[in-house]
Amino acid sequence: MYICLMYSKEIVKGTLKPIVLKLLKEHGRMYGYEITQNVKALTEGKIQITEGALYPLLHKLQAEGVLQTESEKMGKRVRKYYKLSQSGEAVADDLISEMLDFMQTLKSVLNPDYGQA
Amino acid sequence: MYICLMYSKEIVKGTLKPIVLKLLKEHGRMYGYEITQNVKALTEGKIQITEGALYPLLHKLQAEGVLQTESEKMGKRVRKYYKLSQSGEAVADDLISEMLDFMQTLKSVLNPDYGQA
DNA sequence: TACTATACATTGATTTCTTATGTATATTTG
DNA sequence: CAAATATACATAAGAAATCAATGTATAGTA
Repeated sequence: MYICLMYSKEIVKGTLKPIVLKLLKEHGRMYGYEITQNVKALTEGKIQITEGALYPLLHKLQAEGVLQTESEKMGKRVRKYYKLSQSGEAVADDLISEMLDFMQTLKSVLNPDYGQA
Repeated sequence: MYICLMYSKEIVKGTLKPIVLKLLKEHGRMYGYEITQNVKALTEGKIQITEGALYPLLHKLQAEGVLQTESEKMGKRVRKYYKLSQSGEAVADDLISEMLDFMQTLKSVLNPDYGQA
């Protein structure tokens, strides 16, 4: 089995959105930093989300109406929670399903012997 | 199960390189158009490679020494075959392994119940 | 004759992400 | 207690991958 500490950027590219939507679907609501830490823990450090990728995505999804935000004061800091909107739930379900389906197809291309077992 | 005729671009993004290297590894040598048709057939039309994505990638991989080319005259046309170089074989093996490993990880994030079964 | 398939290629625009930077508070450690 | 690390937000310049459109040319089919 292939071993690596962290996947190369080119491999991870394009998967940030489904990952974020899945986490929000599971957790109800999360803040940015929490998302980065959660993905890192879930994947044993193999996937590490950078802030420069995450925040623009969260803002974009919010602008599109997929996500809603709630700001809460934690002491002197303001923490910004994100959660799926009602329409966002459907967007998340669709994207996650499509991604899982696609991975099955891709697996069958990259590994024909076991892909459709 | 999720059904679709063709995956959205954002889903397929980032997977072209491993797909192309895998096909070349399997077939020995292929020309551009052959690659597009092969992927389409293999995936029942769900993944369709565009020429604007494929040719720049092939040229880049050739420039990097991953691929070698052989041009052959077919009647009046010149057909350009691509195949893995010796060092390209290792590049292909590594990338394909990493991609398969990554997909296992991603699956476990998107579908925790069945991902590590 | 016109349309579709084969087969190469480029180019401008878009999207996504990286790397670097900036600000500020909170906690831990030497 | 000072320094370093962790928490937590954010932006901005640039790189990279890809798309959509376009271009050229031959071959086959309706």
